[in-house]
Order: sequence, then structure tokens, then C-alpha cells
Amino acid sequence: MEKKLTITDIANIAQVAKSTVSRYLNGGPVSTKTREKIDKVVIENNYQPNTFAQSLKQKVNHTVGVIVPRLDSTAQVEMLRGLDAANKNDTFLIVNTYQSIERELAAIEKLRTQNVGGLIVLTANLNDELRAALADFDAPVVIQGQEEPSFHRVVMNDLASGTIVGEFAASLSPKNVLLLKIDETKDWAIGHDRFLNIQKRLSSTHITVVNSNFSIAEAKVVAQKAMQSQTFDLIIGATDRITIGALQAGLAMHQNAQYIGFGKSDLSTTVTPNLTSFEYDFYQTGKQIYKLFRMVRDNKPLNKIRIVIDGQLTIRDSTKK
Amino acid sequence: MEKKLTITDIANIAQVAKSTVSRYLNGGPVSTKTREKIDKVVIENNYQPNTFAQSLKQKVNHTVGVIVPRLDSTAQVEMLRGLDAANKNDTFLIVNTYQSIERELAAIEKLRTQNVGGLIVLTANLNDELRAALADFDAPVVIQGQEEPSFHRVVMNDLASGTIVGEFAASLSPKNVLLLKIDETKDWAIGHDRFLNIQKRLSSTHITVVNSNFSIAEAKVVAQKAMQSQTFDLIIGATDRITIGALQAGLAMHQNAQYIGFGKSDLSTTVTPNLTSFEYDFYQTGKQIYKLFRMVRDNKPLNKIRIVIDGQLTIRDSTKK
DNA sequence: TTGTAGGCGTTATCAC
DNA sequence: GTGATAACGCCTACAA
Repeated sequence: MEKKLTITDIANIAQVAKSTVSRYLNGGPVSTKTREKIDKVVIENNYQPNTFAQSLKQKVNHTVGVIVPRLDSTAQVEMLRGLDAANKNDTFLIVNTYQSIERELAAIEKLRTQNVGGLIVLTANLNDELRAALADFDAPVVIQGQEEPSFHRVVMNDLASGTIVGEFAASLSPKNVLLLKIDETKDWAIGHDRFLNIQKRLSSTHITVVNSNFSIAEAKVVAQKAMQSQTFDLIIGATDRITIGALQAGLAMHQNAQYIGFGKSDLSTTVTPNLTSFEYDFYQTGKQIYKLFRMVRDNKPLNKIRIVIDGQLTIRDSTKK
Repeated sequence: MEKKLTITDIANIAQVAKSTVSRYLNGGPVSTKTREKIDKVVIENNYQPNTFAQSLKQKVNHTVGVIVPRLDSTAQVEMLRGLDAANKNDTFLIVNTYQSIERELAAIEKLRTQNVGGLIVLTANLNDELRAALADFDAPVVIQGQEEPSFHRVVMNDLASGTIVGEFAASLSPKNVLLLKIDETKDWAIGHDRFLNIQKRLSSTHITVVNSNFSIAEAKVVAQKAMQSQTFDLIIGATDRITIGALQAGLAMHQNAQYIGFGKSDLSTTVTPNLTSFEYDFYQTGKQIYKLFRMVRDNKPLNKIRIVIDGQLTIRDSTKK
């Protein structure tokens, strides 16, 4: 816990100029003899360069802010894992905004004052204010989750997913369907796109649509209420968690429905019955996001880039009667 | 996205010396007239001071590294939320180590080179190497989760919890008990302390002890295997997730047991039946950790400080026959 | 109250 | 290959 040594200190100890030490540290040309001298001193004193001084010079900041709406979500955590896996030499500053717009704005502002070298916004759900704040940001920005033409983005192909799920759902010939979705003003991709084609494919079936939030508990309450007046034979939830809430409601209300979820949580295979679910690979998505970010930072493309991630339907017990 | 303005730039524009601008920025004495001049320029140009240059002088680094073994855990995320809530003006650098010792060592090393102003290690599970690395760290370190006398720490009172759970379990007069725990070499607090007094209180009952990891899936597999040769009427899992895995195994194997978990996940109240669980308030724990960290950083106490968090048993349907 | 002149630790440029 | 020396952007005596 002694005070940190500087490049000057070890230069003095090793009897060389500090510029030589700097060269040594950065792999510049150094004679074997002096290299050994410096080696010794550096190791003995466990020298660590001062990052601030380095960054002060280098100007390129390798800290990138990652804004995530919540951490208690498999999708988010998997994307973070993907970012980590693809990461070359950046440091991620993860900021949890707890699904609050105000916190998100504050986070952007704080990250700005911290001069992060870029911004990755997961499950971006932008209003005009956020859009403006991000557009103003003086470093590359990549967002994920929503179709925002004015930003570089990685989006899930929710329209196509809906078609696939809708077709599969139709093939089950349900009589009375419950759709548990998210308010589309809160999450357009999930609340609107994901369900658009489901509803189209089931247009000849009786459908009840109810909004929930992302928690199991809320989904259970909402589903239970819907079940008081009707009996459903197919329930599609906007996420696995939501579907699980519905499943528990179904159990409590003794309704014997089939269930379909979205996501790739470990929950789907551990709940009984195992959940049929439309799955996105969020780990790979995270990698893609990082790659896109690097691309944007390095090449500063003129046009906004859009990457689309497809998923696939995995059929499990919850849709086998 | 223009190049950043410096304090010198705005000094030039405002026709004052840069030291005056610096004083202005730091609340030093500035006349109303010049203040207004500078105000104008700063706002118009949306000036942001360079954190690196600032930190280079200030020496006190307000970036705190937070090492967390996993993010897909209610306990961890709640502690992070507590840290956020208690946070005064630090920036947390969250590093997920994915439960890997190597990654944890690497994380410590990386955080060291980043000169973080401190370290908070959640659910610290230390081996000698980690212990050494942390002891060497040239900034305050606070750990959580394990009884490590050589570190400032916040620990859960797992011994007392075990007593409470054990007594309650005994009151259910079970005939055959399954304990699903964690390998004690992997997590002493949970694997050993948490179960020590449970086993004591149930010493006159037939007990089977099996190890699992923290995932629902693994717990289910392990429990199912145990159930092949025996029928249990009480199952106690080391965490809620583990208990839920067991519960699903029980369902699959048509065993009608009672269940007790540990933790405070939203799962316990959404699963059917609702889980009786010994609950710790990890959000408050997170706050405590931050307070302890601040205390340590500011006062540099000579002795290691230990804070103990108690929990409470919440009885729900899973132990009501 | 203001401005001048260092200095924080590092890297980059240039002579040597 | 090496070593002065000048930046980087900010802060802080100190002098004016």
C-alpha cells in the first residue's frame, strides 16, 4: 500500500532516462542490457503504469459504457457475457438503469462526463429525450433491441419470429388463445412486432390480449384475472418469465392449456412442463453487438448499420397435449 | 462529435486565464462578471472536463472494482442494487467472473492496472492464490460472503440460519430428509455453515446429503437421482434455485415432499407451491457493503472489520401439508 | 479577484 | 539505442 512508483522513479533506480523506460514499456527498441536492468526494477517494485496519465495522452478511451435496463434477466446477462467474450481490450462500465428513463438519462450524462469511449445500449427503449441525448453523444453509440434508424443497431427479427410462432400456434388449432404481451409504448419490438404476425396467423381464432410487465409475479396476476372469465387452451407470453407466470396461474386455476414463450432462459427447460419457446441466442447477439461497436468506432461509417438476429422455435412438452 | 474543447479553449473564448476557468469549475472565488462570461461559453459549447486529467492530479480514484461471480443470481443483482443505492460518488466497475478462479485472478490483475480506488468482492470464495492477490492489492478491499479474518467483510449469519431452519425442520417431524447442498470446498459459508446446524437439529432423523451446483437444472438431475432409491418427505436446498430444481424433480418423480429453500428470489413466491425460504435481505446487504467500503477507505482502520447480516425464515405453502 | 508558472505521469519528437 | 524536452488537460500555489 506504499505510494505508487512512477516511470521516473524506476528510471532513476535503473539509471536510465524515463523515455527509455517508456519505450521499454511500449515495446520500442531497447538494448538487451538496458532491458534487463529495467526488467529487474519493474518486477521488483511491481510497477503499474498510471492509466490516467496514459489515457490523457492516448486520447482514445477504451472504457465503453454499457447501459442495461435490468440485470435480473437471462437475455441481458447473456448479452453481457457475449460482450465479455468478444471483448478485445476495452473495459465495460455496466450501468443498470432499473428500467427507469430518468436513470437512463442520468446514466448517459454521467458516462459523458466520464468521457467513455463509446456507448452500448442494451434493449434500448428510446423516447425523444433519450434519442436526443444519444444522438448528441460525442462517442460511437450502438444500440440493441429496437428499430431505431438513426442509430447503429442490432435488432432481433421479431416480425419473422411472430410469423413462425403464429404459424405453429395455428397448427395447434386452438379454440381460445390468451396473448400476454408488453405495452407496446414500453417496448415496441416485443409489444408490437413480436405479436403482430402471431395475431395475423390466428386471425380466425378467438384471441384475448392482455398486457403484463416482465415479472413472473405480475404475469401470474394478470393471467389469473383473465382466466376468471374464460378458459384458454393456448397461451403465448412475450417472454419465458411471463409465460411461466401464466403457467402458474393456469395451474392455480386448473386450466389445462398449452404454452409458448420467448427467450432462452434456463427456466424453460426446468419448469414442468418444459416450455416450448422461440429462442434467440443472446450470447451470440452480445458478440455481434461488440463487433458492430468496434466496426463503428474504427471505421466511422457514414450510414447507420443494422444487424438482424434470427431465432428459432424449440418445441417442448408445453405444447404437446 | 467535434473534437473536445479544453479548459484552455474556453479560457481563450471567454478572454480569461485558464486558471480562472479552473477555479470557476471548482467553485473557487470568481467575480460575478467573469462567472457569467464563462457560464455562457461553457454552456454554449457543452464543455466537459477531461476526467483523466482531473484524476491525474487528484490521485484519489473514485472508480471501485466490483467482482461478482455471476450475474444470473437474485442475490448478486440485489447486492449490486444496494451498492448503487448507497453509492455517493463512486463509479462501479462490475466484473463478472463466471465463477472461475482464473477469471477472478485475471480480473483483480486487470483492475489493479486500471488503478481502481478499491475493490469489492461479492460472494468471495477465496483460495490461497486469490487471498494473496487481494492482500497485495494497493487499495482498500472489502469482501462479502465468506468468513475471511484477514479482510474487511460482510458475512451472512449462516450458522444461526441453519439453527433456525433446523429447528423448524425438526418441528415438521420428517421421516426421511434430503439435503441438497454445495460442495463445501467451493463455498464454505453455504456448503458448510448453512447446513451444520440443520444436520445437528435433525440428528435423530434419516438424512441423505447430496451436492449440487447453483443451477436449477443440475439440482433437478441430482435430486432425481437421489429419488430413484428413496422417497423423501422433506427436502432442504442450499438456495431457492436448488430447491426449485428439487421441487421439479419431486413433481416428475411423483414424490410428495415438503420443501425449504434459502434466498430471496422472486421465484419463491411464484413457484407452485410457494416456497418456504430462509431469506436474507441482499439489497440492504449491498448497502452495508458500500458503507463498510467507504468507512475503510476513509478511516483506514487498523483492524479488520466484520459485519454480520441476519435473515429470517418465511413460511409458505411448500411446508404446509 | 485574477493571471503566471509550474507539475501530475505518460508518450512522442527529436537530436545525439 | 538513448536521453532531453515538450506536450496532453487540469489543478494549485503564488504573485500581481
